[in-house]
Amino acid sequence: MSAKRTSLKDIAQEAGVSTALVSYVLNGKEKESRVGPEIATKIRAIAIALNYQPNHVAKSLRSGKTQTIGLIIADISNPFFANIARIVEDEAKRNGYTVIIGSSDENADKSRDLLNVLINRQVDGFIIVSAEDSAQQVQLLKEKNIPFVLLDRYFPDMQTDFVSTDHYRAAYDGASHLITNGYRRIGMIAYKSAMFHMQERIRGYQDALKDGGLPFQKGYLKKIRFTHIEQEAKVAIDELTKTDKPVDALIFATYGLAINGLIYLNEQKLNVPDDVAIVSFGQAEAFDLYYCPITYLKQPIDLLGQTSVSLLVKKLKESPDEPAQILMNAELVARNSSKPKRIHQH
Amino acid sequence: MSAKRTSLKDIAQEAGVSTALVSYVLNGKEKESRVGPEIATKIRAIAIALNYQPNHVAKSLRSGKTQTIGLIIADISNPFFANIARIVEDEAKRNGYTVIIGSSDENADKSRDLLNVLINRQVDGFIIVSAEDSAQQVQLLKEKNIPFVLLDRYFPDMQTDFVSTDHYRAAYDGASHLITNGYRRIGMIAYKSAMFHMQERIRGYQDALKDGGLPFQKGYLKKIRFTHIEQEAKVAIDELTKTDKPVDALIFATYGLAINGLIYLNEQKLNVPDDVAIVSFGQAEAFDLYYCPITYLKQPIDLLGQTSVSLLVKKLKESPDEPAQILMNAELVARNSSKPKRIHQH
DNA sequence: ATAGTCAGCTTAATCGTTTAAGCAAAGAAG
DNA sequence: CTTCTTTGCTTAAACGATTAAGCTGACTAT
Repeated sequence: MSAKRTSLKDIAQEAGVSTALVSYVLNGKEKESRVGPEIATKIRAIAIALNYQPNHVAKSLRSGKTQTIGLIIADISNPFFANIARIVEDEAKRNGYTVIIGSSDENADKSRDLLNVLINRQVDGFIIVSAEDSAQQVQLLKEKNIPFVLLDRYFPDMQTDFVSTDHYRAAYDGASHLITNGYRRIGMIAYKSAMFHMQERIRGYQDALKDGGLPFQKGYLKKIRFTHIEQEAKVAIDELTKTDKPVDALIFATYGLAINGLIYLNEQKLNVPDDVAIVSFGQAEAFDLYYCPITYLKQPIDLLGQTSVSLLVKKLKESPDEPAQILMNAELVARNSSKPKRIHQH
Repeated sequence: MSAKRTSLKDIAQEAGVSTALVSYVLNGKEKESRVGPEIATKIRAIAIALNYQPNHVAKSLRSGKTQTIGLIIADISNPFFANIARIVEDEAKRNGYTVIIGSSDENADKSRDLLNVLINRQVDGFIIVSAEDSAQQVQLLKEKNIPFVLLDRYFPDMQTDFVSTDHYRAAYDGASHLITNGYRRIGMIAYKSAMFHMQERIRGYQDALKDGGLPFQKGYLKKIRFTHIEQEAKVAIDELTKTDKPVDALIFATYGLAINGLIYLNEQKLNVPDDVAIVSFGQAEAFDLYYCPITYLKQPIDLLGQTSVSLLVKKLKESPDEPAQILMNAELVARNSSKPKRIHQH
């Protein structure tokens, strides 16, 4: 049996004083509370001798604050989110907070469950990468006055704090880059989703084409279901490549789409970039390791994570009334997968 | 301002009874506590009407149980751990537990900090992928009678619960596979580490060579520092390949080593598997996406994660005295990176 | 001498639950 | 008509911390 943890009471007993005094001393409130210097020293010594560690649960009950942040993401096993999670974890720790991570699988029901569980656990606030159809949940948080910051995705018609990449501009940059490098039949594979960030990526792609003098071809934009990536990605790529006017470049709107797509391109012996140039969202070792390193839109993950935490922490401390809305730019990292097109036969 | 959460007291007041009764009813203890059926029904109705959500913090304080598991891993942004984390998260949730994840960066000090923070947060138990030099910390947990299960790595001379891959056998299988496929100069790049799992991987490699009739060459085993992977991996590969007796196959003892190594092999225009065949530990999309899909030792991640959780949960409930020690086998997934050697000139 | 001030403590309420113990009324048993 | 049992509830302590309010004795000022 492990000896019971030492509590304020134990220290108080040992020092022959009340717990109140001990609490004052150990919280550095000796001045305001007029604690005698000798007894203060004695209390501190005993606390160290007994290896006192404050009971966080008791503190939380009393204060109503758990010093805990809930982080809701789509899936921790996706490298983008795993990286975000790591940054958030570190930054939160620096601020004295602990993080509880939950994966929503882009699913509104799971997301709701997670929020409820974490609300019952009395997390002080949330950082949320919102899932499809979760606008109402976010609205509810707002109404309940539960502090939160949206990360990476936001709802344009809702007044909330958020930290996000400028998805429109990222996609626009990606497509423009392909145009600059000589590609003319540029396709995009995206998710079938009403979420704003996905819409923005699509809009960016379309606008870049337009501004580049390329007519937008409906058939070059494929929207596939998140729940059926593997099958539908293949179909989409077949439809984009096995026609008389095949695409010469392809933008993957997410990391997951890219992985599935690239594997299928390999299977089909389609060469990157000679048959199809590639630009992708997301980022992971897989892109470096591909035989032809993949050009990608590098989101400022560190900054996104850090900013979201510091914003939330600030909100928890000061509860400012003006929501902070921060957009950051993705950086296009040009690699061989989108190098200037050369004319070739094969 | 959000209306205050409803507490037992609120329900009690509304129903005109004491909080004790409400507690009994809402915890399904009406029978044992002889609560009248009408009042029970009434209490339940009011609880629903007021949307009562129990305060988890208060419960925890009273019961001494937080229904929380601490998961200590090396780094959540490493896909192996991210996958583990996801499994653990899901499995824990099924058992009514919440998970707090902490990244130790394979660093004993950080690991100690994390443990302390989480102990103060009163987690009920730990699942730990132990870091270098953390044996003493684990010993301390044992002495303090804090329940934990070691995951993926364990200490052979310490009696603890653990769930791990049989690293020896995995490495043995990997090396044997290369021998079977005709490779004769098989190198290994491992971490310079005293950790048992790494020693076992090295031992498995050596024994397989011996049993395959190949003399173990000291120069073919490279140990590099975790803190300097990038530089030292390059040096190691140079030393293994740029000699008169270059290796014809290479085993990477971890995912991180493989990523760095493969990128460098690319840079050096060394072809897989014609110049060097590859077998690696770890697992991730990157291996599928490589121009020559990488043969890897697939650890039973799902089973590892699930078993560690159920073991811990069992321990928390029943505290059995016999530690459970479970070894699982990795599966060799053979791909082109280690296909039967063909004699060639280039 | 007497009130007032202040240093240095203690008391006790509080956060929201759980639960052992107790109490009162009604019914059963003798 | 007692006594015992059972039913249906309440009381209050406890978990470990925080903190407003109060108390005591010493010192100061008048």
